[in-house]
Amino acid sequence: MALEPLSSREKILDVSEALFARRGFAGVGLREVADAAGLRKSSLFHHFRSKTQLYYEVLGRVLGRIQLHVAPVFESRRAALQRLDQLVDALVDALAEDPTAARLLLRALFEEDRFPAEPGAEAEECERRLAEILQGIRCLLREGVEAGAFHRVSVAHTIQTLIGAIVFHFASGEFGESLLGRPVLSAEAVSRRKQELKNLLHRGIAAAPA
Amino acid sequence: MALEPLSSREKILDVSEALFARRGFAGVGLREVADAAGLRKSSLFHHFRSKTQLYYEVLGRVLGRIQLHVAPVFESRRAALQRLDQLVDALVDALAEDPTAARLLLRALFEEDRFPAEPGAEAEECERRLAEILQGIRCLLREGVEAGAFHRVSVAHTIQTLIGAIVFHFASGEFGESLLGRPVLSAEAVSRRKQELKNLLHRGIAAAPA
DNA sequence: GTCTATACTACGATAGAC
DNA sequence: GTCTATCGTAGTATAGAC
Repeated sequence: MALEPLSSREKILDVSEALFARRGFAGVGLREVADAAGLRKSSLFHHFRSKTQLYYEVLGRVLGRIQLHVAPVFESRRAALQRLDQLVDALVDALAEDPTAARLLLRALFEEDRFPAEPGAEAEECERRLAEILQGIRCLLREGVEAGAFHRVSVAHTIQTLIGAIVFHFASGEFGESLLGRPVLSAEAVSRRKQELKNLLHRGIAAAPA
Repeated sequence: MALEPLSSREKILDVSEALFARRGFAGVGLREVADAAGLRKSSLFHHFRSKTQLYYEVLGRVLGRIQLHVAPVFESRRAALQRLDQLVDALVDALAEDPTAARLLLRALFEEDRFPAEPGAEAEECERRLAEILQGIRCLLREGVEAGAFHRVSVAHTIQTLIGAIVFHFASGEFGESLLGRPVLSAEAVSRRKQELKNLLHRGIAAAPA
């Protein structure tokens, strides 16, 4: 699939995603986006109302891909600890498959009053997708705690720890690479990350040793 | 101390720190810095060569404060697990005392090819300070593993997890607040964070229960 | 040490030809 | 759907009066 040439719209989204991930909303100029997409600046406005709308479409696309990965976990009927393992695998896979996703997501989670608030449907869509993902994680953890499968951890703090440990790691680029001695997105580093996280969680939050 | 009015230089550093933390390097204009400092734009250049140098001086100051907090931990002769607790307390205290530190630090850790590379002594000073902090953490973890006090975790991955779990949490602002139901920098949230982290680490990486 | 004034570039966005 | 041309603003940085 996708052998046919990309539409301009898709091309713009692709190059914007890479640029926004690297430099953030304010750090990217539409001139740069246009150059990378092989268009003129003004042509961008035929496809997107504004830079802000472009940003939210990019972010929404990334969140949608992450949803695709985690949705099966939230529908799973297995035991809490196994679902937590599935969640780690799904999140890591989602971020490892798309090199820009982690950075974009990290920015979305900790940056605020980002830019001229232009409400729009795209921003709300992002909020909705993010809220759905969080709600799934929250339920999973709460059920584990209430079933006695997990220690009585704070669900909110555990979510923060998971996000920090997963999203930051894969967003850390050169820094992470210099720590690990290999690119964070290399196959060995990705599978090692999963294992380290699952080990930590099994010992750290599972009430009974797995 | 510090009852006398701030020098212009200090005032600029203070307001820049707040602005860079919130919006990042590219998101802040010198006009905004000047207004907040009560000066004209061009006066900033009397104190700092360039925007880039200003940024690195701000970052260096933040890293220096963090070093002050963690230095005693690295000199401590106590057992590895106790030193890990000390480290968590020190990092959390450092980030909780300065509301802008976590965001500035998180940006420094995951953003790259930030802006026109202007080497300068200030950027090197930042690199040096960061490397010293990391080296201290690395030694602490390695000693714990080698002494058998910790499980055989990957030191590099554990550092990533610690950074993610601590720095991201305190950088998460409104997002974290909406999860926790209270500001991440509120006294209860800060002490709860320490406790949750130490619980996780005691169960998750300490080889023998404390 | 702060100011006014200015140079030059880039920004996001629009109008209208093709 | 892409282009050229342009608008108005703001960006970093410098020169030189006070």
